[in-house]
Amino acid sequence: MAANTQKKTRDADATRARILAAAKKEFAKSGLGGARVDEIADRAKANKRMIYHYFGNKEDLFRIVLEEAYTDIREAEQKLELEHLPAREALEKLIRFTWDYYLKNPEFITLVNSENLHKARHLKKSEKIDELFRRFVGMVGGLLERGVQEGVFRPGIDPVQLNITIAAIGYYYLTNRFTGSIVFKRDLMAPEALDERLAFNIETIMRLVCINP
Amino acid sequence: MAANTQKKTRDADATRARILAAAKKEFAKSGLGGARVDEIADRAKANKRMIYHYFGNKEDLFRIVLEEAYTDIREAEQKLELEHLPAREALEKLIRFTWDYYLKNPEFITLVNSENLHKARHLKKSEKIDELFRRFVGMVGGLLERGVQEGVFRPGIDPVQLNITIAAIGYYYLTNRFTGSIVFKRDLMAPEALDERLAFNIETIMRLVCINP
DNA sequence: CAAAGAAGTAACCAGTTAGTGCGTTAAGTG
DNA sequence: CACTTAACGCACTAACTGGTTACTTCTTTG
Repeated sequence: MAANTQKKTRDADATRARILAAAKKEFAKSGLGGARVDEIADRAKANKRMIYHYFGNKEDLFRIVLEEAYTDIREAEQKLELEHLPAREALEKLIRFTWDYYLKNPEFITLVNSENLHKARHLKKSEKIDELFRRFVGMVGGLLERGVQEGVFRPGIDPVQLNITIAAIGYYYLTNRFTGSIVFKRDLMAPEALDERLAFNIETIMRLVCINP
Repeated sequence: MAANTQKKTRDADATRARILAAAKKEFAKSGLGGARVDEIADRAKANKRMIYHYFGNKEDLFRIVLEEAYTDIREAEQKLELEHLPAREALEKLIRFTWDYYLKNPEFITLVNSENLHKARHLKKSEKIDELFRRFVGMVGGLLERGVQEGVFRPGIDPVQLNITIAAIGYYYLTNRFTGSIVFKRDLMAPEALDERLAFNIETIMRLVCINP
């Protein structure tokens, strides 16, 4: 039997994976400082000792969770294959993707927030991240150039600024949805509200980038 | 003597104020969960008992710090007196103000992030907030209407969406400056980078709102 | 000036938390 | 089957943390 599919009483990989999933939830819910190692162990139905066995300590566990989160979103982005679409459509697809991803993976936002509260000290130690983002920035840069050649995008737009802006208008809305709903006396998470926001975001970026928006 | 200005060995108001200032710093630095009451007491050069005497408990202290932070930014906004400017200039002034305020008061962003991590449960209990924001949303709504009448703004823009977007493009850049600087291999906090970002933000909003951007 | 009340302090407590020492049990291997 | 290796679990601890008790000192006021 090449791959063992039957449930084993002992399975290092499965335990490791359960711990990682539990850690992601707990860190996302409470932040690095607020997360409890015992809680992670309980959620993972693993013994706390195993966490230290596989991951060393709480901080290293957090770093690995974070690396995985970044890897996941970039992998999903790769699958969009924006190169095969006209620039304008590709840009809109990227905006929609970013929004949908944040919406379906709320832990991502909370993890990044937590990492920034700690001045990115875990990401600094990471070696996997560099490579990951080189490709990403390159992709958006290429998209912008292609749009200019097609005669639909304005020239001279900085891909980094555009990237940040596309992320910002979705990220901020979602990360601040709780205070926002109180402050603006509106349920920002109602389905219509979400649709409305996505439409507004597409309009914002299209007007910024396109010659004829 | 009506107002006592000389330094007293005992001064309830001064101690209260020192505790609040220290709490704001500590909460901003470490979040609600990571903040330490002992650390707040040390920073404030007050005895820990005083914190409980004046503020009840850690959560209430956080709520009051948060209320104060919101009050401060709204008060600063009021002083802009945007009503006395042409709509277009008023809008640009609002964008600049928002950016500058976040830049000069980084605790504000961190406090709001922390509150959202806790699903805004402190803000929900607050009674002072409602009034504060009614006026603010009204102001931006009025600005938009005025711009339409002046023939410079597009009609039909939702003031809440615009508000959120103006905040988002500054807030996201600054709150994620640590991971951003690594990911984009650029010092996002260099003076030129900050100027560049502000200019980009103004362009983004002007293209979104104005008829002739 | 004496009494009362408020400001301020030190020491402490009970519960919690990240991290470990050490023994047990299952899975692979010859 | 015996033996080694690695997964797993219990029970512990040293340090920490929010909150409190019991007390002292200063300021105000009748």
